Amino acid sequence: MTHKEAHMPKIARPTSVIGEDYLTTIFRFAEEGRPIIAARLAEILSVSPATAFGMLKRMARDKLVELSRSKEIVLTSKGQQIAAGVIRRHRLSERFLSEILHLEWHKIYNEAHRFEHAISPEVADRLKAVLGNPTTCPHGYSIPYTSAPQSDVATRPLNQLTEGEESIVYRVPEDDTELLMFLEANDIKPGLLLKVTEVASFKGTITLSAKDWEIVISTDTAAKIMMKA
Amino acid sequence: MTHKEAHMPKIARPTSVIGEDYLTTIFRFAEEGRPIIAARLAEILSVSPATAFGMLKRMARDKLVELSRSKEIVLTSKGQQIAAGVIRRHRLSERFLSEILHLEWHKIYNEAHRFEHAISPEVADRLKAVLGNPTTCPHGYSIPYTSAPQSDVATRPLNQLTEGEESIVYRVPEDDTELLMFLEANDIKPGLLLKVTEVASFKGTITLSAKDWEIVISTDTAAKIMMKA
DNA sequence: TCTATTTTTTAGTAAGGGCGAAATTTCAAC
DNA sequence: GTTGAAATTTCGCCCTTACTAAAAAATAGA
Repeated sequence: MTHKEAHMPKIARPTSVIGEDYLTTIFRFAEEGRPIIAARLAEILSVSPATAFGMLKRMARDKLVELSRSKEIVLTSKGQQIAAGVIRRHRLSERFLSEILHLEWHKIYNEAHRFEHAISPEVADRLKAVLGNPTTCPHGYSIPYTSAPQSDVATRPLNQLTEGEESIVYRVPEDDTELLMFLEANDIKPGLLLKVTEVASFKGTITLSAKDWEIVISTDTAAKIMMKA
Repeated sequence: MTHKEAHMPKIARPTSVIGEDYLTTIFRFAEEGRPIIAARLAEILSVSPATAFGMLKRMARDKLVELSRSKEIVLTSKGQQIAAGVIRRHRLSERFLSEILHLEWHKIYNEAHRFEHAISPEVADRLKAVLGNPTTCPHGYSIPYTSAPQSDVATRPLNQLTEGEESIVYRVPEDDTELLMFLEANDIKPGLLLKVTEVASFKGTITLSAKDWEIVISTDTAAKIMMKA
C-alpha cells in the first residue's frame, strides 16, 4: 500500500491542542507579569472550574506547570519552552495572515489561533525568513524566539499620558475584536505617533490627534493601548 | 475580562480532525474510482479495525458515509461536501508551501495535512487569490472548488507508453516521500515532456529522456506516474 | 471575628477515539 | 462444497476532555 507507510508522522509535540491552549493562556499572563489562577483560566477558556482543575492536574503530572500553594499557576521550564514555541508560531502566523494574505486586522487573531497548532518548526522558520525576521506581531507583541521571557521595552498605557504629550503606539490588545475594528478604521497601529490634545477626566475621555484627524476615546479604552514610555 | 468573550469561536465544522482524515481518505479513493473498505481504511490510518469500525459507525450515524451491504464505503453528499472542502484546503496549502515558502516538494504533503484542518474558508479564499486560482496541487491533483467529483482529464500510467512515445507528465503520487525525493532531484514534475527511449520488459525497466538527461526506472515505479493520454 | 463569596477540590457521568480478543460473515481457491 | 484466509462486527476496557453538583478551603468585607 502506497498510502500505508506514507501516513504522516504526527508532529512531535507532547501536548494536545487543548493543552497548548492552556499553556499559551498562562504564557500570555506571565508575559505581562499578571498572576493567573485556575478560576480565571476556566473563564477564559470557557470551561467549568472542575474541567480546568482536572486539566491542570494532568499538566502538573506531566511537569508542564506547577501549582504552588499560593494558587498561582506557573510554567515549568518545559512548559515555558512549549508555550513559547506555540506563541512564536501564532505571532508569525499573524504576520503572514496580515502581510501576505492581507486579512483584516481584527480577524487574524482567531485565524492564527488555529494555525499555531498546525505549523511545524521547519515551516515556522521558513515563514520567519519570508517575512523578514519580524520581531513583533502586527499588534505589537514580541515574537519569542527563545523560551526566555522577553525583557519588555518600557511602556505605559495611553490613559497615563498628560495633556499635550506625544508618544508612539507600542502595542494594542490582540484579541479585542471590537476595539481592533475601531483602531483599524482609524489606522491606529503600532508605530503611529499620537498626541493627547485633551484629557477630560471629569467625563472620562481623552482626545487624540494624529496626522489629519482627531478622535475621542474613553480612558478605559485608552488604558488598553500601550505607548512607548 | 477582555479575554473572556474574545475566546475564539471554534471553526464551524461539524467534524473532528480525525473524522476529516477519514473523509479525505475515502474521498481520495473515490476520486480515482477505487473502492475502499473498512479494513483498508484502518491500515491507511494506522488504527485497529475495531477503531475504524467504531468511527465509521459514528460517521454513518452522522450521515457522512453509507455502509452498504456490499461493504464498500461511500460518502453521502454531506460527506462529499465536507471532504471536498478539506481536500481543497489541503491542495491550496501545498501550493502555498511550495510556491511561497519554497518548502521542498517531498515535505509539503505532510505539512499540508495539518494545515488542511486549520484553515477557514475565508483564508482558503485568500490563499486561492494570492496563488492565482490554481487548478491543481503541485503533484497534479485537481483542487476541488465544487464538491462534485472532477471529471478527470484522460490519462494513462507511464508504464503503458510504448517505446519512442512522448508525453507530458500529468500527475505524480502526492504522498510517496521517497519517490518524490527522486523525482524532485531529477526535476520531474507535472508539465514536463518525457520521451520513452526504451522499454525493457524482460528486466522490468523503462528508460526515459528529457532535455539533457536520461534515466532508468522500474515499470512498477512508472505505473505510479500518470501521463497525459 | 464572623459571615459571604470566591476558589479549589472531589465525585460521578458522558462522548470521542483508541486498544486487543474473539465471534461471525464473506469470499476465493481447491 | 468445503475449507482457510480475510473482513466484519461485537465486547470489554482505557484515557482524555468535557460536564454538573456539591463539599471543603481560602479570602474578603463589614
